[in-house]
Amino acid sequence: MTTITIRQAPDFIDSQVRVKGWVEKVRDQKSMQFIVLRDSSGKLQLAHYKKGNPELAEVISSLTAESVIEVTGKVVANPSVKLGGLEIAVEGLEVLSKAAPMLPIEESSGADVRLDWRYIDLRRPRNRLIFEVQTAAEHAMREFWAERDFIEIHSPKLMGAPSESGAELFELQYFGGQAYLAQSPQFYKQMAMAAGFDRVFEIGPVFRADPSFTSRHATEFTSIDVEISWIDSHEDVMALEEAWLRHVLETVKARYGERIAEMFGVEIVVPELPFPRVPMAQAHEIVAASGHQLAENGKGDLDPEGERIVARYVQEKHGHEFVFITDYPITVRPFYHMRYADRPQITKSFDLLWKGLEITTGAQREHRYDVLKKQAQEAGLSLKLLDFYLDFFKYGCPPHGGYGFGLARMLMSMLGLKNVREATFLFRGPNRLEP
RNA sequence: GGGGGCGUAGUGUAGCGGUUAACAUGCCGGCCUGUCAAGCCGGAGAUCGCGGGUUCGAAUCCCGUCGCUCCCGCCA
Repeated sequence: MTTITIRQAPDFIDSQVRVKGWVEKVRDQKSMQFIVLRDSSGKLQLAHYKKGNPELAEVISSLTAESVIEVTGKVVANPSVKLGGLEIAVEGLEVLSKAAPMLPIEESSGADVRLDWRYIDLRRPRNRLIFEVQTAAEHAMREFWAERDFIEIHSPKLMGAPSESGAELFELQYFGGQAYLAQSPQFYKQMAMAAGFDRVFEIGPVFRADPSFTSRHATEFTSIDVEISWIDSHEDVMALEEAWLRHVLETVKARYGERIAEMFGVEIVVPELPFPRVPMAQAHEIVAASGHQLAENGKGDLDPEGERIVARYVQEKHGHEFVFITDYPITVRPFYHMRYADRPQITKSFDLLWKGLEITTGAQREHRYDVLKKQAQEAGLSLKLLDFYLDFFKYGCPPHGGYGFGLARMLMSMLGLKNVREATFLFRGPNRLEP
C-alpha cells in the first residue's frame, strides 16, 4: 500500500492508501464519524460508517485532538465534502501517539502562552508557512551569492575582546578567564577582505545583551552579513543589496505568493530597481514637514516614528516599499565607517527600511590604516583592544564595504507580522530563555 | 534604563464595593440519515497572580511585589 501525503490525495482517487498526521477535529455522530486529519501538506477528511466496524468506531470515539494517527483506506471523490471534495473511507486506524485532552493553547491564545507551547503553536499551517518562506528566502539568497562567486564564512561566536561597542555584550566564563559572545561578525568579515576572499556572506547567530522591550528586538537572532571588496563607494553595496533582495522576493512570490496572500492577507511586491535613496539631510526635511519633532539628543538620527514617516513619504511619492537612508552623520555611526573626503562629518553609510522597519545597516568601511586608527582614537576607543582589528589593514587591504541584515525582521515586514518573535523558531529575549 | 497598560476556570473575555463570580470556546457524558465554524441536552472546571491595607463587606478601592505586554532609548 502506498503511503501518501494529504496534498497527493487527489492523484489517488479510488486507490487504497496510507496517510499519517494529526487529528484536528473529530465529529462523532450516531452512525457516521468524521476526522479532519492534518499533515504538513494540508488537511483531509476521513469518514467511517460505525456499523461496518464497531471496534474501529470505538477507537475513533476515543481520539483526542492533536493525537498522531496512521490511517489506511480508500480515497473517494465526494463533491459534497467541503474540504477538497474528497475523503478517505477509513478501514484501519492506528494511534501512534495519543494527545492528552485539553490543549494548553488555542488559536486565540495570547502571544506569551503560545511561546510557552511553541511546538504546538508551530503546527498551525500559518506558522509553518513562515518557516517555509524563510527557507525559500535563504535558498534564494545563497543562489544569488553562489552565482557571483561569494564565499560563505562561519565566524566564531566566542570572542576574546568586544567586537564593536562593548556596551551590549554577553560575558561568560572561559576557563580561568573571560570571553564574550559575538554581537556581530563585523570584524571577521572585514578580516576576510584582508584575506583576499573578495566577497563573503554569513548567515549566523549574533548575541546582544540589550534589555530592549520592543516588537522587533531579540537578544539572540540570525544575522545575514555581506562584505565585498574593490568597491568605489557604498553605492556599490546598495546596488548589490537591492538586486539581491529583488531576487529573493521574486523567488518567494513565485513559490509562496498565493499562500501568503491567503494566510496573511499580504501581497508580495517584487521591488523595482533602483530602490529610492534619501540622504539623511533630506529625511530630516521630510520628517519636519510632517510635523513630527525629533528628539534633540538624537544626534541627527531618525527615531522609529521618523523612519515610518520617511517610509510613508517614499511610498506615496515613489510607490516603493523600500528606501535607503544614506549619509549618516559620524555621531551616530561607528568609527570604521568611511567618511566623505569633502564632508568629514558625513559617513558613506546607509540604512535600509522596508515598510518603515529598519532591516539593514551598511557602509563603505575605512580601509586606510592611519585614517582608521585616527577615527578609533577620536571615538575614545582603546587601541589596545582594537589592535587585532587594526592589524587587518596594515599589510594590504582592498577598499570594501558591506551590510548586516536581520532575517526575522525581513519576515516580519514581508508577512506583516506583529513582532519578530513570530518569525523566530525559538525566540530569545531579556525575559525569555525557554523553551 | 524610562513611561503606559494588563494579570478572573485549560484558553479567550465580561463583571470594577454586597451576584450561587458570568459568557464563549475547550474538556467529560448523552442525543443526533453525511458532518464539515456541525447541532441539541446535561456536567465538571476559578482559593479572581501573590502579600498587606481601607471597609460591616474587596475580583472590584489603596500600597507593595512578581509576571506579561506595548511604546521610547538602542539597534538588525
